[in-house]
Amino acid sequence: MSVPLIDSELLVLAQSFRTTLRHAVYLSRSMDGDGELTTMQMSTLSMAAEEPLRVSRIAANLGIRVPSATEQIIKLEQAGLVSRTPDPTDSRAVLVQLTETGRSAWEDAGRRRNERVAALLAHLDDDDRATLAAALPVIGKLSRTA
Amino acid sequence: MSVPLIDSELLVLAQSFRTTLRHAVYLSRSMDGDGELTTMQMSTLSMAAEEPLRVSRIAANLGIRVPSATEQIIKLEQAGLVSRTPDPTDSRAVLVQLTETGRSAWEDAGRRRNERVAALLAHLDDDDRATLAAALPVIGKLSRTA
DNA sequence: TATAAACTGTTAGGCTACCTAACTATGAGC
DNA sequence: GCTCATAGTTAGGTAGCCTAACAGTTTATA
Repeated sequence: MSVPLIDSELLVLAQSFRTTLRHAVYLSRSMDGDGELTTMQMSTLSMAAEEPLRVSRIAANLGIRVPSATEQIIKLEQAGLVSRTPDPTDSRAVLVQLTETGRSAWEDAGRRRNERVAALLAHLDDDDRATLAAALPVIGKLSRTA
Repeated sequence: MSVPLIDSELLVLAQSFRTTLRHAVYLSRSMDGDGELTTMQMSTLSMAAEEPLRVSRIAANLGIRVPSATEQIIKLEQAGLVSRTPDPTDSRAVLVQLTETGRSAWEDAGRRRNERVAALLAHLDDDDRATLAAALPVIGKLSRTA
């Protein structure tokens, strides 16, 4: 990095990236639609799918505050998709865990969403798909940086 | 299309793409932050920046309903960033247009956002940046399909 | 040309997801 | 044992979206 300020090529890329981010948000919203689980709910469930997780961890991962996460989690609990139990090692903390119902609802919804997205991707040619596939980890890297 | 069902490679890509979409939404939200113009407001302004635009066109472009667009536009008008005038060729319609204030506010905010995003992109190496740059139009294509 | 139908936008009312501030209960350090 | 920090919930508020109902304008039709 020999350049002291932000170089203009980077600014041009930033501009396009911003536009694309907007498209992505649009796409993401258009996936939600029906009476299904929302994207946020899906994310929450997928986190809790691997291992019991604290509310604060879930909030951090979703990029929201703890009270907002509590709210969402309570709804998922009322729907019977997750359980909340006190952490045995620290009874202030609460462990959120998928129920059986939650796991299958999550898997089903994931499958349906994948099919819808796949149908979209089917419109691309092979080159475009390869280009896209290559870029996904890069965007992941960026979101970890931010 | 000789394939009758959705092939499994496509499903795998769909899965990664969904994850990345979530990251993108996260990134997009993290850009908004302060007391600045929101992403949606920026989009609205950038549409109206080119030529006076009808409320219904703006709503369609943003992927929201007309009443929601009206709401946003009225706020922008109250902030002095856009003007609303009846369309001379059809007095049911309303043309939304940037004011001088609106244009400079939009340009300033755009610059600041570009700088922030550029700072993020500066963390990537050249290969990653090239990969990302190549993929942006593909995502644009997808959002037009959806 | 009068009348019905279609269209553009606003208003009204409601829902959801987020926020901050204040609180409860537990844990950790001196 | 008392204080301070930490994990989560509760309470109250805001912003952005929605549908339904409405007013005004244009277009089609009899």
